[in-house]
Formats: sequence, C-alpha cells, structure tokens
Amino acid sequence: MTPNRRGRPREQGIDAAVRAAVNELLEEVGYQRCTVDAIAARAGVGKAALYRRWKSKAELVFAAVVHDDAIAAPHDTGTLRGDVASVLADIQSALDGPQVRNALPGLLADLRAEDGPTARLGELFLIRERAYLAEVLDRAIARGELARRPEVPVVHAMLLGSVFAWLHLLREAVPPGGLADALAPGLYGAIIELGR
Amino acid sequence: MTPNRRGRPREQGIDAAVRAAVNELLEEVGYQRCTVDAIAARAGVGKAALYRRWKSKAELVFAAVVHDDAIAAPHDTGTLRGDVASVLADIQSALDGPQVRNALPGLLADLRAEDGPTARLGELFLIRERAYLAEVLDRAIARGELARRPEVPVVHAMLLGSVFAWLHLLREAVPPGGLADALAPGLYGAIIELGR
Amino acid sequence: MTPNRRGRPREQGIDAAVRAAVNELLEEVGYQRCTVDAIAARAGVGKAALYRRWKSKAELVFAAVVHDDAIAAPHDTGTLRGDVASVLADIQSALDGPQVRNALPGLLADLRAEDGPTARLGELFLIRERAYLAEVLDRAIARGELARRPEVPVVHAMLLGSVFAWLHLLREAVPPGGLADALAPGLYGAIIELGR
Amino acid sequence: MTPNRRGRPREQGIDAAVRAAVNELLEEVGYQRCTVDAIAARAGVGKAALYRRWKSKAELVFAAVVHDDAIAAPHDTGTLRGDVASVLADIQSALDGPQVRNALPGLLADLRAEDGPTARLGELFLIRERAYLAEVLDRAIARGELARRPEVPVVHAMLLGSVFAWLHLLREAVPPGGLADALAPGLYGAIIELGR
DNA sequence: AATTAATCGAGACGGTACGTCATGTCTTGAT
DNA sequence: ATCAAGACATGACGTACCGTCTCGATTAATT
Repeated sequence: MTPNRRGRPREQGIDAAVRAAVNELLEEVGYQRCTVDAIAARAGVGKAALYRRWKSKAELVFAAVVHDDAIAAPHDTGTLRGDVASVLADIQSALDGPQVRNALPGLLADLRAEDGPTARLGELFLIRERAYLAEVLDRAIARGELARRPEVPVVHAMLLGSVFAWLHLLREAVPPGGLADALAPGLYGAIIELGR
Repeated sequence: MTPNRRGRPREQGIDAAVRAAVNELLEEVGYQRCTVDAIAARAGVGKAALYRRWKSKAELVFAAVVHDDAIAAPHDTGTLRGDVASVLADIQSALDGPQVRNALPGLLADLRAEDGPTARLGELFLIRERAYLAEVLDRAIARGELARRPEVPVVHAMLLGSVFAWLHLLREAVPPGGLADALAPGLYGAIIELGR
Repeated sequence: MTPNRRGRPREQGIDAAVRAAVNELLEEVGYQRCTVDAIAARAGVGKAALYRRWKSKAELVFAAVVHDDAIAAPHDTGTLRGDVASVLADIQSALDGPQVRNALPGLLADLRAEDGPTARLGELFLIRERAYLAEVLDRAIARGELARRPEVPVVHAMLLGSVFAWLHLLREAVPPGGLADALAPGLYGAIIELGR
Repeated sequence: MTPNRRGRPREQGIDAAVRAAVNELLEEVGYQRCTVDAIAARAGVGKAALYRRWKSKAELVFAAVVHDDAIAAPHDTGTLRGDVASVLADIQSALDGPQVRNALPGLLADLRAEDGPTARLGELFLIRERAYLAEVLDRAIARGELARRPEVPVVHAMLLGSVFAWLHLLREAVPPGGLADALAPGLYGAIIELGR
C-alpha cells in the first residue's frame, strides 16, 4: 500500500470516480447487488485499478462511504445538553445518508469476515469519534456540568449504538423532530448520571 | 412452509441436528463460511430438507441461533436500577454467545437484503423485548420512580444499541464486571431523565 | 518500428538481455507462464522497451528463440540419403532445443490468433528451409538419383511434419540413435518414390 | 470424475449442447475468443456444470472437438497404397474440419501447459490411431507387400505429421486433388522402404 | 552550451478471461 | 410426501495477463 516513488503515479481522478460510482450504486441497488464489476464499469476503470487500491469489495465500499468530514470539528454549543445533541446529529448524518444506510449492514458483515487490521470497522473513524467525545466531556467538566469524566467507551457505545439501533435494528422511521432530538435528552441524562 | 398432509411425515430429529450443525459451524468458521452445503453435510441431511423448512440461509441461521428463552420473563428486582441491569444482562446474553456474536452482522445484512416479510424476521423478537421493556417502565412508574413513561422505542434503542455497539461496532472487550454493569448506571440515568 | 533519427539511440545491450531472459524463462516455466512482465523484470528492462522493439509477446519470443543459423547452409553429403539425414538433423536441432520445444505450441497458437502480417512470421524461416530443400532435390537430380523434382511443399511437409509430430504430437522420446536417423530412411524412400 | 451412484444424475443433454456450442464458437471466433462464459451461455448451461465435467477449457474443447468416429474402422482397400491413402484421408478429415483447424494450435498449447495425464494430446486418440496403423501394416505384410513391419511410431509421425504440417505449419491450401492424394505416394514409398 | 527528442526503468491503466464458490432449485431412487 | 445425495443455473469474486500509457530521469545529436 506504500505509494510508488518511481513509475507511473496513480491517476488522481480514479479515487473520486470510484467513490461516485459506489455511492450511486449503493443508492440504486444496495450493497449486495453493488458488484465490483459494476463499480468498475460505472467508474470507467479496470478491476485491477480497484484491487490495487483496496484489497476487497468491503474495503472499497467502506472507503467510498466514509467521507473524512464525517466527524466535523467538535462544535461547542456552550452546554453539555447542546453538545450531546450536536454529536448525535453528526453521528446520524454519518449513518443515515442513503448510501451508508444501504451499505452499513453488508459492510459490517464483510469487514468482520475478513481477517487483518481492516477487520475493525474504521478504526480511524472510531478513534476520531472517540477523541471528539472526550473533548465534549472535558468541556462539560470545565463548565462544571460534570464532576468527573465518564468512561469514554461507555458513552461512545450509548451514543453510537442508540442511533445505529434506531436505524438498523429497530428500523424505526426517523421522528419528525429529528433523531438527534429524540435521543438527546435521555443520553444527556445518562452522561450526567455517569459524571456525577 | 405448510406441513404435509399426506405422504411421509417429516423426520423429527432433523431440526435439532441442523441447529446443532449451524451453531458448531458459526463458532468454528463464522457466518459467511458457514455454508448451506456445509450445514447439510454436518447435519447429515440433504439441502432439500433444509429449504423445505426455512426459505433462506438467513432464516435457517436465525432460527438456529435464537432460542425461545432469549428474553426471559421480566424479572422484577424491586428497583428500576436493578431492572435495567437485568434487562441489559438479558440483552447481552442474547447477543454475546459465541454463535450469535459471529452470526449477527451477516444475519443483519442478509435479512436486510431479502425483500418481503422475511426482512422483518427479528420483529417477533423485538416486539417481545419491547413489551418486556414497557412492563419494566410501568413498574417503575407504579413504584413512583418515574413520573411518566418515556417513549419505549427510544429506551429500546438506547439499551439494545449500547450493547450492540459495544460488541459489534466498537468491538471492545467485555469489561471484568460484566457489560450490563458497565452500561446500567448510564442507561438508568437516561430513563430517569426521560421519565421526569 | 522505424528506428529513431534524433533523440537518444536505443540501448545496445537490451536485445541480448531480453533474448537471454526469454530463453531462461521458457526453459524454466514454459511459454504461458513466461510472462511479459517476468521477461522485463528478469532482463532488468521496462515493458515499454520490449514493445518498442516487438509488437507482441509472440513476436518477442519468436525472435528470441529463432537463431539465424537455424538453417545452416545446405551441406552436400554426396548422396541424397545423406542429405536427407542432414536436413532432418537441422530441422530437429531447430525444433528440439529446450526453449523451442517449450515455446513452439504456444507460439503457434498466438501467431495464428494474431491477424495481419505477423501471423506469417515464420514465413521467412520456412521460405529459407524450402529453398534449402529445393537445392537438395536438384542436387539429387544432377547426381541422377531422381528422375524429376517432387513437389517441394509435399517433401517439406513430410520432413518438417515428421519431426514436429514426433516431438509435439506423439511426444515420443528421442530414440537413442537420434531422431534424424530414425526418420531418414523412410523419408528418403518417400522422396525416391516421388522423384521416380 | 467417477460418476455418481446416488444423487441426481448428470443431465444427458448437457454434453451434446456443450459440444455444439463449442463447435459453433470455434468456427465463428476461433479458439482464444471461444470463452468459457460464452460456451456456457450459448449452451444454456452454468459454468459449474462445465467444470464438473472437464477440468479446464482445454479439456472441454478437446472433448468437444474429438468425435469418437474420428478414426473409423480401418478400411481394407486391398492394397497398401490404397490403405495409406485411406488412412491419410481419415487423418485429414480429423484435422481439417473448420472447428479442429481453428482449435488445434490453441489446444496443443494449453494442453501442453497443463500438468497431469491429460497433458498428452488425446492419448486415447493416438493409441487408437496407432493400432489402426499397425493393422494396416500387418495386412500389407500378409499380402506380401512388406517384408517386415516398420516401427509404428515412425510411420505414425510421418503420416500424422505430414498432414499437420501442411495445414498448420506450412499453411498451404489443400490441393485440388485432395491432401491425401498429394501425400499418399510419397508416404507409400516411405513405408515400402522401411518394410523392405 | 542549450535545446530537442527519443529512449530508459518502473509501474499504473483498461480490458478481458479464468477458475472458484455460494445460493436456492430440481431430480434421482428409496423409504 | 419425505429422505440423502448431488447436479443444475445464476452470478459475484479475486487473480492473472496483455498491450498501452505516463512519469521523471538519461542520453545523444542538433542547434
């Protein structure tokens, strides 16, 4: 995976074209019928170019679906209550796009089945999300809203899991006021309780 | 799926043999490499017998993995705090077995990909869990621990999602004190906040 | 394929290095697994340099395998019987090297599949062989061994074909006395019959 | 490759359908562009059914192209001269069909590249052809045309090779009188010489 | 000396075929 | 009508190879 120093450099447009193709196909036909051949054809690219960059369909789709700005810089709303709602909104926007929503279950399954370091769903993604979360909690402590910092993984599981469960396990419709608003009060209460 | 009226009756031992084979294979090789052919071979059964009973691999595995006592009768511990921990323990025990843990992501993906009523195969499971949850909340109200009943789907998403995220998204190790104990305080706080 | 007039001249050593690489690989792994990439790598050469010189793998291998002295000057042994054995020995030495033996079937297939003039790349080789043959026959007439000159293509087919069939169709082991000696008497008889 | 005793028997029509498809494709597009996928599609058959019967494209095509009646029962014309012409005509008809002619070079190359017993081009085919030849020679001895039996492989190489060379090495047009008639006199002379 | 232009090694690119594998259906003969 | 065994169509996957192209660096002959 180390880029080459000599030889023809990788063409720039391919990554973008592939991402676009994947996202279109995910939306049109879902994960399972979003074929590697179809992706290559739609992107106007050979399969070799795909497998040169990613080592499986799962990695390919993952890379196409996770955009780096998924987790924006942690927005400070001034209150923990507001920050929690903001984090939830970010999580929702990362999980609820038409592509991600179609891709996530299949992706989870395929990444799990592969061995190697990529098997963990977006290590990087989760690490950044966790750091984000730690910062939000620390701000709340600085404001005096929390006495101590709760275990970050616990908070992480509650926030991420609640959104995921709503969308993919319970498969409830997103409520009119927005999913973040529906979940925020309870999860705010949870954090307060843990930070007491 | 209607059983036969005439002709040779279905052999009794098959269901059990298949369940056993599925569970062994799930544990040994995971969901994707737990092939229908492998299941049939291990169970000493023809594939036709499988598809006579279940209409897809996903249904087959689901049936083999979900034991009816997954959601026990709602145990009344006397306090909401205790009940929440008890529910969480039940959820964890339903999701954390060596088979379910391996099967769940693949199952989610395949059930989602199927169209028609099978897609909601987990419905029954979820409905019972939700009823269970409603009862726990109502007991808390009766005890005076809650002023009003929170939205059940919200609570459901938080409880189920937290466990799922811990196990399958964050893939954290189960903490020494047990997963339920780690998550219970926060989620108790969440319910209190929502029932205020 | 026209050489350049201006600019950097082609490096001299490349042709030799490539020929060597091809012959090694043919002997080691055969025609099909003698990849263009492998040739380039072994020769320490870029693929572009190969395709600048030859227009396909088949041409490349053909050039590497056919040495110009393949058909030596027609050696006059003094009798038709001797000349036939000599021609056969030449043909065998052209077809029976460890490289040619491995390359020939694949080469035949690929050259045939290409359209255009390359398909007849062996032409030159065959034309010279045929001229050689005509000379041998004419000498026999001059000696009075033959009354008239047989059809050269017929004689050609018999001589070349017998050797080829032995090596590549029947895949018989080369007999102890040498292939030429085993085939010469019969083919001498054939020519006598045709020249009667 | 042992046929099954239990389970669904192999469908009968498939072999015939595949042979037909292969022969059509060979004639239309040649060996290299006669794709396994195209064969399966044209025959209305899955690729698995093909690979269940033959272990590579080469074997598949070989089986489709060699028809069992390729070498008919050795026809006794009453004279060695006539028998030789008859054998040659048989060989030509086996090698000169529009399909075989297209397939042979590619087939030779691919079979050679594979390891294992099939690598030898139609062992069975050659064995039968050789037996045929031995019988022709023995008849000639019985008639008193030959004093002793020439080495069969040598005769085999001359007869088979001459035809093959004419068609695939020299790539001469088949002469008006027929290829067998053009080659028969010389090869008759060869056999006489060897049997003297 | 500066310019020009064809070459060099390296390696990415599009296309295309291969052979494998899994799903769900179907077909045997036997129970 | 069921059973075990196993063949069937479909269709995706990941690998391999070919011949082309693109990069930055060389290397001569021409200005």
